[in-house]
Amino acid sequence: MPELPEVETVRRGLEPVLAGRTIAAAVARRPDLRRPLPERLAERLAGARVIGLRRRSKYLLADLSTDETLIVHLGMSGRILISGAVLGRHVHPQAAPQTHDHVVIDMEGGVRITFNDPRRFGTMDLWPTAALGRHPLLAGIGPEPFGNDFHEDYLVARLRGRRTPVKAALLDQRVVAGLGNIYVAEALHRAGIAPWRLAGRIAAPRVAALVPAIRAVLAEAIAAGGSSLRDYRQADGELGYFQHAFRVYGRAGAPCPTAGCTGTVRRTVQAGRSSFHCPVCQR
DNA sequence: ACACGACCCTGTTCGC
DNA sequence: TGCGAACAGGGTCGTG
Repeated sequence: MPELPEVETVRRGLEPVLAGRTIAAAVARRPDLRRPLPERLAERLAGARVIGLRRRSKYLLADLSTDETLIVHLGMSGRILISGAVLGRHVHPQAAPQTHDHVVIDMEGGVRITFNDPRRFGTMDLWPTAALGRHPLLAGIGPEPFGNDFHEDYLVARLRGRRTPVKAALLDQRVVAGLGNIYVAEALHRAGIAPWRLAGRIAAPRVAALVPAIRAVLAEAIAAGGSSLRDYRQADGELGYFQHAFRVYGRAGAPCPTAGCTGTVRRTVQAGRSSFHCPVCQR
């Protein structure tokens, strides 16, 4: 599920209950997710203080006082739940482990952080903070969409000559960090570009238009608390609302929301995954 | 170098 | 109601 806005929403929910706090104990309830969990995960976490919580692309990064960083990727179905805490008006009792609760972290003071991931496409690792940029999962990732390195000239140059569909190019995390199937569809619609168009054959001004489109859709989604598809929720149990603002994703058959456009949203399949676009205003 | 399909895994939804 | 197929927000790997 989680693309950049959902991961950022999780980060914002977790930061106040983690930053500056110490891990009392941790339990890995199985040895692996998509890949093996870090060696001796529980021992390496216990007693560590969480210095801060960052996000890089779709990865959550918890910097620890042990000079290691806990790297977490939520995959398709990963969730992080907070219990044993007073959050706003809600009191969450410390949750008993459920099916697919793979890692449970208890903080000093009683807050419990649970990583739950039915499909186990998620990933977790521990890595020296000072060498984080050389972690295999992080080393090749492209610029953050809100960072200074992501701009019109960069994207035009990066897509020049590429014969892959622009949708695939934007899903490529080496090109730009954090986009997934939903937000690529939404950004392409806002920029008026059809997803099957070859990236290297789109006129430069149109490619450039993708930059503000990507930033706008991600910023709006973050402001809405992400998208709550299926049963996905924020870390504090609240729902995100951005799915109600999708213009094309999941809206096959609906009238195109572009002002003045008479088109109908279509679902197609690209590289085995659903694409949504308006054949009238996306070219 | 690049593009594509298969694969990883479980749960939910849909059509018959 | 039951059952299999299709589908789901992720990324990696091998192949051509």
